[in-house]
Amino acid sequence: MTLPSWNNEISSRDRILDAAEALFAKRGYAGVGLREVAEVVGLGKSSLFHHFKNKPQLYAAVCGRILRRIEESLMRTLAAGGSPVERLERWLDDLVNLLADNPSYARVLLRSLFEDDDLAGEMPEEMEVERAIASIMGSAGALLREGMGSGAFRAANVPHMLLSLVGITVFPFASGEFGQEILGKDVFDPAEVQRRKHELREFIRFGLIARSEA
Amino acid sequence: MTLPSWNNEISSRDRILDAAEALFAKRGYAGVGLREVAEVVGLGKSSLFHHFKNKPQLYAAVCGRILRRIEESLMRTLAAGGSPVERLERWLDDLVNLLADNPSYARVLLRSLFEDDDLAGEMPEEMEVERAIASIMGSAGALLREGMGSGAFRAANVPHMLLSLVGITVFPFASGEFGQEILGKDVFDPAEVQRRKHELREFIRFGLIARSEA
DNA sequence: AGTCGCGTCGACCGATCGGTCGGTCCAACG
DNA sequence: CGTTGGACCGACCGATCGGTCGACGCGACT
Repeated sequence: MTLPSWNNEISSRDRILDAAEALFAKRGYAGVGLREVAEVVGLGKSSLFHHFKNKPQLYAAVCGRILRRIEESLMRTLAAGGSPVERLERWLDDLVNLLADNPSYARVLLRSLFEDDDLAGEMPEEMEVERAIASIMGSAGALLREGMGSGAFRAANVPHMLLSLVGITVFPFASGEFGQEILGKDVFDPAEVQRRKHELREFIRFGLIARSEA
Repeated sequence: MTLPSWNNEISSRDRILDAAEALFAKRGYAGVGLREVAEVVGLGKSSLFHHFKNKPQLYAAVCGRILRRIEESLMRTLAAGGSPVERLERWLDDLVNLLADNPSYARVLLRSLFEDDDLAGEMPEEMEVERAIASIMGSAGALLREGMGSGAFRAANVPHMLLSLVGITVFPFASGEFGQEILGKDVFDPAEVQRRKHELREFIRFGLIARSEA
């Protein structure tokens, strides 16, 4: 097989995934040509087809890699234990860190949610994507239900709360120039990321409306 | 000019905008060909260029029409007066109604935010889009600041709160099959829309963490 | 030495892309 | 009546799309 583990070089496959991830984030699935991906990587276009059988599978591989990393990170974080509130806040902090450290993630994630119909065929890569999504959302939903059962969380509709949490955490890091114009600073600026984490926690703790001391 | 107001027919221009809006929502800017737009409308592709000089301008017109409608609706809603809390909740209710009644809106809106670089040239249509966005977000920001000043809202970072509100209101209606899978029902199902409005209001009122009676 | 297979490549394919061009039809206007 | 101008069309353009093909360089193994 000749796959020495003491090999510093990054495999062509990973370099293709890196380039495709950045491009898909910037211009979306249909907006990216394989020629451009190959050119960024420094390969001929034909070489891409040696590592991925076609464009949909490359796209699925990009999405799958992101979701797998998020899933792995969240599983590790959740396994650390603690009260539901602690775990939820750690969950969100962890997710924000991941999105902030990898500026492509939020956009690729949201964009992939918008591509309903396409990506036909039950390819293994495609199934992996759906499995990871189900795993992540399942864990989050279970955490919400546990916290509501124990009285730690306000009683709310779990599915709608899940949608709210995804929107509130993922969207800002996908908003690009829009977010930059609103914040006055880059969304990925470390100080702004820190503030985002704080504001997110406060929002979840207190909402927006001031507490009337009744 | 021959533009009789007693004309029932919908102008070709509007029918083109309708078709393009639905297609852009489904497959994004790069994923839609002008041939397909023309075919849906029932015109020859050449005719599209009679109403819009090129593809970017058609896209800008689609986005501009949506933003103008949202802006108009929000202005009307905000002008009705009331306390900051009342105006904010009416603002969000109104926005949800608009997004729920026009399933293309949320997706076109979010997708357009993701297209940073493209759409070059300072065309009038392009400027209209940015003006409407600035107007909407400006009004919302002013409302937040007013409410915080009067103590009706918790003191929070206004720009981050704006991003949170956009994410929490717009994203669910753009989430498509993802949202459907989580909710178990169509996101645009009237009952689900009603529930969304309720959960949104509760989230903003109380956050998620239960109140400890301290 | 031979050869096997992985990774890479350039040339090429049919299809489709956004956009142009010249022309037709027809109602409005003088 | 003739003319004008808006709406529309088919044919066509060069460029690019995703994808295929056959070949070549080159380690690894026998």
